Amino acid sequence: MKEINKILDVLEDTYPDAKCELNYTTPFELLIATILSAQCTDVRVNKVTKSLFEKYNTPKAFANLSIEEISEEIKSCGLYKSKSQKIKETSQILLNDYNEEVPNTLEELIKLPGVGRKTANVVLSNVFNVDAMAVDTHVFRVSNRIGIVNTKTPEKTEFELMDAIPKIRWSHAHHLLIFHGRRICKARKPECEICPIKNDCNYYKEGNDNGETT
DNA sequence: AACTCGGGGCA
DNA sequence: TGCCCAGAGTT
Repeated sequence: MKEINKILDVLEDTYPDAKCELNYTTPFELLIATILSAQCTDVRVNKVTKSLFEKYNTPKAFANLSIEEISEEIKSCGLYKSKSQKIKETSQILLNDYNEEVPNTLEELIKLPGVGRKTANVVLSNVFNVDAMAVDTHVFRVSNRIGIVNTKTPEKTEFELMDAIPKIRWSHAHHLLIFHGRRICKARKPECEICPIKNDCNYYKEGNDNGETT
């Protein structure tokens, strides 16, 4: 068993400002922003939502927009056809069945169109203080490279990380691993030589610092 | 497990 | 020009 907590300590020193970088003021805004963040950088999501949420920021407002209108607003986030339809459908469900409130359980969230396990856990951990671990591609890749988990699916990674990390650190660990995945432990051409945790990393020890992905 | 959605930033 | 981005849904 690797000393995950020591690794997290180093990452905390490396990324003192690690946090959710999506801009939002309500649970519903975070839900929409996270749906938009699929295959899209947070910078671009924030660029879209800044003006978008000034005009619409409730389920009722989005439910009353046409898919074409939503598409036009979110086009620069990419994948806009599927995202706009899912946003409209989710908004209608929240309006009709949830009194315009975002549900606070994984089971309910994951049923919403456009909301998968990762998005649901982001909402739970960031706005409802539910103990959850969101596993995206960065968390999955970095965790497996270091060797703190060795799993085939994000869901298994989620459970292994929650088992290995104290509950109090789950939320922050998620952001630390994302920051590390974006800055240094990149999918392509990771910068292992400047990595602060390379001596604790299986990927580096095995000499895989040559641009290959795991 | 493999495939599709997708505009825009960057090399 | 080609590659890639805080995933989800379908086959």
